[in-house]
Amino acid sequence: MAASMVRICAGEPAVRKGPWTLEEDLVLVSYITEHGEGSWDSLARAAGLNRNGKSCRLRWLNYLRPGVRRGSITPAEDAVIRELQAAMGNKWSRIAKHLPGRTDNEIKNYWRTRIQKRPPQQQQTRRKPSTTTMVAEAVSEGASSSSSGSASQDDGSCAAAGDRWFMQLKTEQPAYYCQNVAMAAATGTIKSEGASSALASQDSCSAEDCWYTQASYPYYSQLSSAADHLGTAGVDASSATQFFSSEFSDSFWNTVNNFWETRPVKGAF
DNA sequence: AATGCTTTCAACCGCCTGATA
DNA sequence: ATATCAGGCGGTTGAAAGCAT
Repeated sequence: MAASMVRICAGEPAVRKGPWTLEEDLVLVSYITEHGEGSWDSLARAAGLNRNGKSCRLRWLNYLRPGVRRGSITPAEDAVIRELQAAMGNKWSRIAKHLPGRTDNEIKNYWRTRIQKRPPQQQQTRRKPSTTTMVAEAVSEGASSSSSGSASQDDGSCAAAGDRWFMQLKTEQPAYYCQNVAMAAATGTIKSEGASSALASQDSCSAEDCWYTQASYPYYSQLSSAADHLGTAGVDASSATQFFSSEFSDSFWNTVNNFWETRPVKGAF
């Protein structure tokens, strides 16, 4: 849907509604990183967001806030949700307090779509996740998968495919390419063998497997221009690290860290 | 391949509550 | 005591994507 605009009355500026754009996310994250949460209506105005305070609060609490954990509900979490829902009823915010990183909205959706509407044996058959969801699939699986999941199927052909994917990414999704480089540099995974090998061993092996889109990662425009720079300058660990530390602020790294902590894992679906 | 149905989930709506003047 | 307002919460909607026919 194209983001709709609601005109309050003639002569007043329209307030944006509908899906949040990357730019709006960045404005909100940057503002809150600098000034903190609270007073949402005034925050929205002060940040220059053409959104109402409730919308900003919802976006922050449910999707942008550090530590928000998305992706598949684990069996253990499922059991907790069932138990607490039986005990408390639809007190989603209270239930969410027992599931660190989960939001009331997510639990509510999970309950309605996975538990309430279906008998247990019918569950699963997931569709491809939405953009926002793919940003975050898998804290539960992520820690182990990011170190061993793809790597377990990795071999020479995968590395070669990784190289192709990586080069394709550079032209087709420059910001994501750049973010791979940035994070690899920051975490020291670019070693003498170069960025592509590091990435091939830790991530998807083909462009088809890459679900990331522009809307799914932060600082897209900055990363795009940085990708242009690195594309011409070449990439090695020290120059990439130096470049990104000089080019981006702490809030950038906070956002990127959060993104990568919850990034999707190949094979999760 | 085209079409309609189903599922998922991001986001909005409206009510409730608590703080404050 | 009460009016007002902002924030929190639960219910609902609608778009997008998968699935079935």
